Amino acid sequence: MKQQNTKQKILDASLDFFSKHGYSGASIRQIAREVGVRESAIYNHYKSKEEIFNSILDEFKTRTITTKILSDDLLDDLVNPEKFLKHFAARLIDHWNSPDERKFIRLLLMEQFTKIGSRELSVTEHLTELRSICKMIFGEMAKHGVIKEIDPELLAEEFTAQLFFIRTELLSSDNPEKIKFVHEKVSRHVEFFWNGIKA
Amino acid sequence: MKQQNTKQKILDASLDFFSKHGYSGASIRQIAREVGVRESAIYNHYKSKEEIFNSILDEFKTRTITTKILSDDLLDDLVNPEKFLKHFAARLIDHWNSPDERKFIRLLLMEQFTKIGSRELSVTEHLTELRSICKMIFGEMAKHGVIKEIDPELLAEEFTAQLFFIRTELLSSDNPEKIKFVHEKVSRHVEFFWNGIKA
DNA sequence: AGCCCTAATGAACACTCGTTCACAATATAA
DNA sequence: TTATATTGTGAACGAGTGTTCATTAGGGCT
Repeated sequence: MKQQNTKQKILDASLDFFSKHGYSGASIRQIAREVGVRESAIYNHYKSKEEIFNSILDEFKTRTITTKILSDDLLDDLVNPEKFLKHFAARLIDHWNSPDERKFIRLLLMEQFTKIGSRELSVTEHLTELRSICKMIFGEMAKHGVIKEIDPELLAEEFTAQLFFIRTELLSSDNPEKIKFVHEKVSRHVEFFWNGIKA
Repeated sequence: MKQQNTKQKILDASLDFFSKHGYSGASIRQIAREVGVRESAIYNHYKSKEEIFNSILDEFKTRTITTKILSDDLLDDLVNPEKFLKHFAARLIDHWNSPDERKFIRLLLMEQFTKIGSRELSVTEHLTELRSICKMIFGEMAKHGVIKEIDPELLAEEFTAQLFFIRTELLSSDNPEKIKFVHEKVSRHVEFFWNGIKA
């Protein structure tokens, strides 16, 4: 019958159900129904429910945000650091607002403490790349003397924690108005943050 | 046989299992075994699993932090605002580090998006009281001219978001060394925050 | 003493769960 | 076209799920 299609459909449907009901709350039969197949067919592609879960984790672990967030046109804004930070944050929020990212972060928040998730899921680890990007940015800003002399690592943590917190507010509803509200909040955060660190 | 004891034991055991495996991952039989009773006895005290869950929510909803955090001896520190904020934050972290609070916030993070939790569980709502306390504090500080003129509500959000984020790092392990590490992190956060807002 | 009421029991209910298996249908390669 | 490997089906498995119920045990009351 159909081929590679089904395997990806299983992954998509699983991420959807896992993020809605949690790992143990989602069932193979629900997933199979969503894919349009009997539950036994699932096991032609994955040998267990846990393997599906781990495959989702693997997929998101290899994803990178740097190329998506730090495009050339954005780096041009570096001459105006506040404007740069605002664009940077806005782009990050938009990225986090994509359906897959929303589902994954829900899964991350839900399963990070359970037996199945605690081996590989951690918010801190998930933010590692973002933090190192920010650390680099603030390091450069400090080098050019546009901000006060503050440990770039601390700056990165302060900057990203608030963004991540705002992000969780995005997750509660699918209301499209919400994203405007979130962007305004992010904008205020960047302004406050910038006023606290500018030289 | 025994009386009121069992009802509270059910609540305690349920919070423990819910916070470890999630609502759907925890079973009535596990809970009953932990309490030391057969599963059918549970239904003499609660009419369903969902009612146990709601009872837990009710208990934590009526809890108040103001009296625990804002004691008189702490308010004496208000003459030194930075010192006050450090003590305030440290006391908050200690409160959040208590076993019950740790379990509840895990439950909150896990179930906030599921069908069972989405009706009553929200991080934002859970932080409402803390935010209003902070808003009041920063409002007073602004009135006395010890900090810059910034919207107290924004200050409250910026201050608490980082604390809440640090809190989640507390949840991952029961390592008692962790709490020292967290306190150092909180201390640095308060210093950074204070330097950004002081007049 | 007897009575009531709460609480605990153990068996059973009707499901749902993840997973397996023999088998059939299809797509691909020869 | 035939052979083969892949992907699907339907039924079944043992175990676990939340919940109900008739029955029993025990403490507090008159």
